[in-house]
Amino acid sequence: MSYMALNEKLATVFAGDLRELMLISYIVLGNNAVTNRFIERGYEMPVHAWSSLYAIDRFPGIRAKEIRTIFPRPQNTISRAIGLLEKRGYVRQGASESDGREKRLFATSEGQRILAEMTAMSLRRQAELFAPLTAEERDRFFGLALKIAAGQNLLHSVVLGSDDAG
Amino acid sequence: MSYMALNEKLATVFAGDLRELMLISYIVLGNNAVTNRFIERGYEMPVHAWSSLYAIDRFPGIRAKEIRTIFPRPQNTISRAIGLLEKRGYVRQGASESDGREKRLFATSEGQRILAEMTAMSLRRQAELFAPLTAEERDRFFGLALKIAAGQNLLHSVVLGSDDAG
DNA sequence: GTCATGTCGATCCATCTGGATCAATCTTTC
DNA sequence: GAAAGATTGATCCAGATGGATCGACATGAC
Repeated sequence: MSYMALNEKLATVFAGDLRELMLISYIVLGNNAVTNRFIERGYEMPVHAWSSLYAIDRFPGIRAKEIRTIFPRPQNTISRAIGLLEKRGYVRQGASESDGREKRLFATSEGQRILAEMTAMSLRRQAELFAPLTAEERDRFFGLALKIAAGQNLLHSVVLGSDDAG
Repeated sequence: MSYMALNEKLATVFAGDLRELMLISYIVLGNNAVTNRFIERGYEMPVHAWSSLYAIDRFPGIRAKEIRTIFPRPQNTISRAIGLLEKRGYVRQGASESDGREKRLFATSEGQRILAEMTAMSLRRQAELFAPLTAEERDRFFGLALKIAAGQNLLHSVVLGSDDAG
């Protein structure tokens, strides 16, 4: 095993009962600390603003509530992110024809430009993060993670008694 | 592939260039939303307080700064979490004999009691989260994730130009 | 049409977060 | 032992977060 690159206490935690939760938390907390700082400093926006821009660019005309199905964040977080993107001129909204409550969202060309920059950087970060794995291992890891994501209890725990908010 | 349980937009994102980053973000954001709400509501403490308690119980006499190597969070976050745990009587500190600046931390019996409760719940949550995988797949997933965690660039990105803060 | 109920997205507010700074302590150098 | 520099952990403060609420609009029952 590749414990040697990790410090002693960390290796102990990753050998305990909660090793899986601890390990994925470690990876994501560590990665977020690095990535969020980069985005917040370089682009002066919260990470969720860039996530929302990504979704809007990828799915032109997407509604705010649909973004939540891609990035499981509270409703007000998405609302504020969109407000910021509009204020900066990265996103414009067209009113929905069928429902006056909905906002249909589109990236502006400036929004697309800045998103392309950030996406390019994210790709390099992704490559860096997964560099310890071979291409085959990456595929395998992705497939297994996909199974977890597709599980019914990721967003709605039975054992923790969660019900949806927002 | 098990895309069918995911909605159409999500499946599209998980087929794009940034699929790996998007997928692990999705899993962890989704899981955190559920778990954090449970801990914050049930125990009225931020998640990092329970993480710190876990570390202190597991490594009696640990110093505050060492907790950061297990849970990669900013220094002040850990400091506040420990303050809360002390105020609640879950943790006591003995002064270090060798260095007057250090706090050596120990869980009280009440701290151990409440931690045992939370750990039991976390174990059930872990089982729920990984239920879509077979035992063998879980092991394989864990091994691959461990390789990622042991990579040199998880906490210190070259491409994002990160340097350590805190 | 009216009223009750449901949904979409904005806003309020208490709390959390993290970068920066601070005081206290330790180490090194002379 | 005095001064400079490093390290530990607490605190400050501006900004982010998320649960709750609100207003606007939509739907359904009568």
